[in-house]
Amino acid sequence: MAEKEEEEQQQTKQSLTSKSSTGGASRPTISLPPRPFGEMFYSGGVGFSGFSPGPMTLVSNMFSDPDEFKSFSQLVAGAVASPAAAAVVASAHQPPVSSVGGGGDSLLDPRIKQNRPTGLMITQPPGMFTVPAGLSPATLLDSPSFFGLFSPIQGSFGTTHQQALAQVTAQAVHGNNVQIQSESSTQQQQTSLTEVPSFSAPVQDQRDNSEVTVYEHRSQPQNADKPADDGYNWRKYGQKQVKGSDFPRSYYKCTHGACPVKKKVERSVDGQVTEIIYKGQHNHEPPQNNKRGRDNDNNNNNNNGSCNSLNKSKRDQETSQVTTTEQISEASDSEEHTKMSLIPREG
DNA sequence: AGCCTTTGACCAGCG
DNA sequence: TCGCTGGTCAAAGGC
Repeated sequence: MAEKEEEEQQQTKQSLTSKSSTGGASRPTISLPPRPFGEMFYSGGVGFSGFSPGPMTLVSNMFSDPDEFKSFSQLVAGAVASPAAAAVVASAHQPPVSSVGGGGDSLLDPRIKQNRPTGLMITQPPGMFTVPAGLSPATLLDSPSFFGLFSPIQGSFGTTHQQALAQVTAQAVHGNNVQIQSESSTQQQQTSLTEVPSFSAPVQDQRDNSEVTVYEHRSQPQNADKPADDGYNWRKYGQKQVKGSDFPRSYYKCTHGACPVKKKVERSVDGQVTEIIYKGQHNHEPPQNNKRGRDNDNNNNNNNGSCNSLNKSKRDQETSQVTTTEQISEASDSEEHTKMSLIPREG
């Protein structure tokens, strides 16, 4: 049994994430979200309300060669089969994720774990769509369709976000996988995702009520203690070794007064952030400046952060990895978790 | 001095 | 009802 576990662990490590090991061979079932995931994700429909084409259409648009993959399943399979394939996965349906109590097991889709394609990956089990090989993240990000998906963001961040995405993309191309996953607990709708690398400005405007889970994967052991900068200050209040994961999970709370937001961060032995899950919505604006010198400095473990766009961007560049989180608050009354992960490509 | 991290223990939910 | 697991608490120590 020990041996087996070791093997599993190794596999897990290689895939960077290990949550559930089910359905390794089964083909993913694609269920499209009732709404464009972008819209769901950035609720408020800020820019998405005008988004008419369905997810499939979007996907279709993304793939110049539809013949290669005729269905989502095939798309997934294709992406999976091709190590070099970049995959963007978005799930439309997902089991409710209990905010804090145990929903973490299914955060990552086993498919992703097993295959770790080397590209941009956005996941949302169980449904998902992928960008097959041949389509680089850069292409994807560059694609009007892609931005169309996330137009809300663009609307808010404009080129800044685009640039950020480009940056992430570039990084992804260099050897990192970007995986984004979102999940919603109360509403069964799945929000989808976008990787939002370094935001110059927190995207919290219209999304204040959703729970967000952000996944992060870094290929470099940068600040092991600093999971990500999302513009808020966090205080670690616990750490645990969760079952099914080789990595310890840290629990953070937003240090802002009555802010109920919490986040869970999983890190690999290398100190790489493998997963960041946000829960709750900030009821305050992100601190513009770090009030704590420490934060800037070494940062303590939290992302206390300086969400200063400049600082952040700079730091991202310096660290060579990106990631950030963002607050998504849309579906207001519903608890929504969104996870975003940047999975480094094994090198 | 204040805040944060660490870490073991406790509690609650679930099968 | 019991055991397991995840989440939270709280004391101690550090920066």
